[in-house]
Amino acid sequence: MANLSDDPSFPFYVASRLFSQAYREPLDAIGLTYPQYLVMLVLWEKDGQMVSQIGQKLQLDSGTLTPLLKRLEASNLIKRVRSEEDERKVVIELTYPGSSLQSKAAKVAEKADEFFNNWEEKDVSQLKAIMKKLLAEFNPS
Amino acid sequence: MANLSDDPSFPFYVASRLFSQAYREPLDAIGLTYPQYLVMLVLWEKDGQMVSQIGQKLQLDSGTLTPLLKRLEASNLIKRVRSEEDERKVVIELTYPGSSLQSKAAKVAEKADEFFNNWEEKDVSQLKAIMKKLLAEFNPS
DNA sequence: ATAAATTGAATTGCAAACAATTTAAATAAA
DNA sequence: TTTATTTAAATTGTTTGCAATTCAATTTAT
Repeated sequence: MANLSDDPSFPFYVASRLFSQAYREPLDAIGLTYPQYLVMLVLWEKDGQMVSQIGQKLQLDSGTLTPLLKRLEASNLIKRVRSEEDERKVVIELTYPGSSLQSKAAKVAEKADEFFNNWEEKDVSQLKAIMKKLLAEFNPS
Repeated sequence: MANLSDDPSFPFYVASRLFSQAYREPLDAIGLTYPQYLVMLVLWEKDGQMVSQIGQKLQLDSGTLTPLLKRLEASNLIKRVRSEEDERKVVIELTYPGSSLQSKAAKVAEKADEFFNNWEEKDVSQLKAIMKKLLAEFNPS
C-alpha cells in the first residue's frame, strides 16, 4: 500500500523546499526570490540569452519565465529586448545593477555550502554523483 | 563566483519538479494534485489527524494546508471537523470515497519506482540513506 | 507565392508555497 | 478573576509552476 515513507519523491520535495527556505534570508537581503536567483545565475554565466535558453537550463517554460522576467525587469536588473532578426525571440540582457548584483550574491548559498562542508567528502561526492545520474536519466514521460 | 552548476540546491529543485511531473498523469486520473496526494498518503496511514499534525509530517503550514484541505473536502474525499474539546483544532477525516481512493492510488509512484528498480540496489540504498541524513540534519534557520 | 506547419513568447486559469497578519480559543500569570 | 500569553487555523497578498491556449513571426511545403 502506498505510504509516505516509501514514496521515492517525497524526500526531494522536502529537500527542495528546505533549500529554498535556507536561501530566503540572504536572497531577501538582495531583493530576489529563489527562482529569480536561478535566472540571475544563468545570466551571470552568459549575458544575452533567449527566454527559451534560460528555460532549457532551468527546466522552466515561458508560462513561468515571462512573468518572472517582467518582475526582474521591473526591479531594473534585466532588460527584455525583442530580437531584430527574429521578432519572436526575446533576449534577456543584464543591466548594470543586475550585473553588479553578482558579487552581493556570493553568500546566498553559504548555509548550504557550510552544511555540506561538515559532511565527509565521500558522502558529498556520492550525493552529487547520484543526483547527476538521477537528473540525467529520469524522465517524467 | 556563484554558478548554477556549483549550486547545491539546484539538483533538488529540478528533481522535485521532475517527480511531481512524473506523478501528474496517474494523479490526474484519480483527480489529485501532487501535494493533495501527499496529504492523502498521510491520512491513509492514520485517519483523523489535526491540520497541524499533517503539516508537521509534510512540513507545510496552515497557509498551504487550509485551502488545499478545503479543495479535498469540496472533492468529497475528506471532512474537516472542528474538535469539540478544543475548538481551535480541526480534525481531518476520510470520507468513504477518500478511503476508497487508496487502492486506486497504488500505481501513482509506479514510474518512479520502476526507474529506481533499474538502478543497482547499492545506488538506491545509498541515495535513500543520504537523503535521510540530509533531511534529518539540514535546517534552514 | 500562398497555404500549412512550426516556433518563441505571452496569456489565462488554477493550485501550491509561504510570509505576515488576524481571529478565536485555551492556558498561564497577575 | 481579569489580563496576558500561547496555540491552532484561517486569511491576505505575492510569486511560482504548469497545462492549455493564443498570437505573431518564421519556415516549410505545395
